[in-house]
Parts: sequence; structure tokens; C-alpha cells
Amino acid sequence: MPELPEVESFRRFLAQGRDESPSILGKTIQGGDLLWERTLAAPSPEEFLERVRGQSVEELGRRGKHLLIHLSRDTLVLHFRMSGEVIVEAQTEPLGKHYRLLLNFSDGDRLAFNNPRKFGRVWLTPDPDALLADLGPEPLDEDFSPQAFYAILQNHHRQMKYLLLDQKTIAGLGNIYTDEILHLSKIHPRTKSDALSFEQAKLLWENIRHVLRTGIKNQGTSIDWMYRGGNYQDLLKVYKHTGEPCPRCGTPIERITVAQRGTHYCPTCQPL
DNA sequence: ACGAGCGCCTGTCGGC
DNA sequence: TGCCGACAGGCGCTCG
Repeated sequence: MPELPEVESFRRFLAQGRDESPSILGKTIQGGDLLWERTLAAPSPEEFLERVRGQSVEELGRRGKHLLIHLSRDTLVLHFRMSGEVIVEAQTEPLGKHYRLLLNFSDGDRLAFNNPRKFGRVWLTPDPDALLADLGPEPLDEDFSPQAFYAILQNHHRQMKYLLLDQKTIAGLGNIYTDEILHLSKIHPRTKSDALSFEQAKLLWENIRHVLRTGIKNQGTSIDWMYRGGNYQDLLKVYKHTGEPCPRCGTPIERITVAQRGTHYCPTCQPL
């Protein structure tokens, strides 16, 4: 599930708290529970539990779809892949069915990594920049310019859907937002990247930022049971709207497969 | 360089 | 009601 807007929402929940859940800033980790071993990418479970103990939460960050929990000495890097969220609650609460990793704080609260499909991964590392070095530019950064984006498009001869989903090209976009961005930009998902003009690239650049910012404002997208709390699903124009009229021209939205992913687009607004 | 196929997992939904 | 296949927000790997 979580793409950039959902992960950014998680970051803000952890930093600011929400509803009954408090902020985790300043809390000290007393211990951890690894409930699904493969969740921990590095280091070993023994080293992880030993090293994480006694560290406190200093800052919360995000890079692409990765949630960064900066501790006293190390950084916890969380990636959810296809499902999940983080939950802050008292340690006396019953364990959720899909909890994979728990961090128990000294004040009695805990942070749970909830990840139904078990694809998610967690790293504990002193050097998160090295871990995330292969990621492409952060789309909402100030130094991500239309010129830089156009240069990326010109440097490849790839179908646009592939390129936008590739985290090495640009970080944070997933299947939902990519479909919405391409529809808004009137670009067919199979359009080759180097066929776009600078004007098209600039429009696409604007729409990437607009869609992501609107997603964040709405605390992300909640399509099914995996994550509740977002509202962007009400603003989707093509994703999961197969057969419904395009809000711009009325043509039924079509679903095809591109990059092994369900891809929704308007055959009239987004000609190849 | 590019893209197809597959594995990893749990769950929902629709058709029969 | 139950069974079965298709599908789901991601990504690393192999192979052509």
C-alpha cells in the first residue's frame, strides 16, 4: 500500500500524535519483539535487540516510501511494501493479528509495525544515507526542478508507467498515484519517456507534486481493509474506476497491464 | 537498457 | 455455503 503520501502521513502521526495515540518523540526504547523474523532485513535479531535497547527517538523523517525513525545512535528504516501502517498504543493492548515487530518504550507505550502481507522490511543502521543511496530524487524537494525531471525523461527510452514506478528514477510514486498523475497529465502509460516535450514534462512535473501534496493533505488513500484513515480515495479519477466515465470526457476508463501492474487510463484523454 | 516472469504473503471478492 | 481463481498499495531477482 503505502506510497509517499501514506508514509508521510505516518511520519506526521508519529511526530505529532493523533487521536488517542501520542507522539513518540523523546520516548526511550526498553526492548523489542520480533514477531516475524524476515521483517528484519539487518542486522541479526540478536544484534538488533541488543543495539536498539536504551536508544531514544530524536527525529522522524521520510525518504521516498521509507519511514525514518532517528534514534540516539542509529536510524530505524521502515518500508511497508504492499500493506500496513505503524500503531502507537499501550503495551497492555492485545496484539494485532498482523504485528511483525514491536518496540516497547520505557513509559509503557509501544510502537507496532503492522504489516499483513509480510513483505515489509525494517533496518537498523547507523548510516541510512548509504542504505538509501540508490533512490532517485525526492519529488517534493525544492531542488527537484522541471529541467532536472526533463533530463531524466530524455536520458531513458522507457514506458512512462515503468519510469515513474522505478524508485531509482524518482522516489515515492506507486501504482495508485502514478495512474492518477498520468491521467491528469493526459499521457498514455506506455508513452516512451524521451518522446515527451519539455512542456509535457513540465506539466507532468507539476501534476506529480500537486497529486502528492493533495494526497498528503488527505492523509493518503484508503482503498480497503489494510489502512483506514485516509480520504484521497474519494478524489481518485481513474484508479479502480474501470468502466466508469472519465470525469473529463466521459469515455469509459480502461484497465490494462503495464509493468505487471493493473493500470487505469482514459483511451480518449491519454492517446498513445 | 529495457521489460517480462516469478516469488514472497494474507486477505477480499465475485463466479459457480 | 463453500471452493477457486483473480486480484491487491512493492520490489528484488533472473533471464532474454
